[in-house]
Amino acid sequence: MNDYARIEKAMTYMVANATEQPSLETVAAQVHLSAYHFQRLFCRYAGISPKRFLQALTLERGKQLIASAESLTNTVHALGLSGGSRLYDHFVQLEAVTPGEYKRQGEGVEIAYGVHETPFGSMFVAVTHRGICRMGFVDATSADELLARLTKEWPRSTFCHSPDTTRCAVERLFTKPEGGRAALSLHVTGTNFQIAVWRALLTIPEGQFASYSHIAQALGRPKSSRAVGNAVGANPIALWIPCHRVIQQSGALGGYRWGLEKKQIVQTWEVAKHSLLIGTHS
DNA sequence: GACATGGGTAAAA
DNA sequence: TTTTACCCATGTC
Repeated sequence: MNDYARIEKAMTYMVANATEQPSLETVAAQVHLSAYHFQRLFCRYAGISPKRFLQALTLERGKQLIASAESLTNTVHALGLSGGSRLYDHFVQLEAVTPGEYKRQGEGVEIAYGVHETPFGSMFVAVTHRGICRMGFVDATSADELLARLTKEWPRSTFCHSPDTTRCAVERLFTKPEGGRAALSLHVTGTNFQIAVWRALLTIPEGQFASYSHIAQALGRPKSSRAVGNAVGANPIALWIPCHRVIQQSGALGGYRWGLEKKQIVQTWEVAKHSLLIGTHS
């Protein structure tokens, strides 16, 4: 078992057993490490301590329900400003593929791809000269299959396996944003509606949640929550477009392409990171 | 557990 | 090219 696999397994275990609040030793034993070594390893890879992760998990349980009331109204307020608001989008720009590019089926576009390990599982990444164009977990569908789908979408593009090019798209998720860093751009194709939804997702602050219907309202189509669900589900760029921050109005988790367990892990990780700043307790 | 609902998609007309 | 039928990561009664 490599280190990334250990982290992922540990996170999964903690999510599954959150109610028992397993001790550090117990979790460490799951991945066959000493408590001491595991603690250090986890911090290094996840950027937070195992304890904080576990705390966020319980905190989040109660909080998700509260989220539907208070936090969500904040969020919808932020979304309401989304016309020009760049308040929360963390220097991430979303660029739509131009009609010309689309018509040429990506002719002349070079796409670099690679697979990288993350604490949440391995990730397939593809980038063009204009930005990240695809990012998705490798799970039941293999990396080869993911690549095959991409090439089918852009039959005229040239593809090259180049992990060195794609690596930073993943690394930047897990390193602190240092001042003066260039904006990150995402280069995607989608219908107008989908692009609008994805842009709205970028305005949800890290560690907070929005519901499908709040997004719909923010778009000025209060009755389109279900359509929003579809668009969210079509998100081509996992994590950077934070589709994992959308939950049902009831507080239930909603769905996730790569499994609800993964959605919860990512949410917990973000909440845990975020609570570094607020330092709340319940 | 039904049903209104709006957007995407593929297949038919 | 337009229509239609079917699928849904929702929300509400």
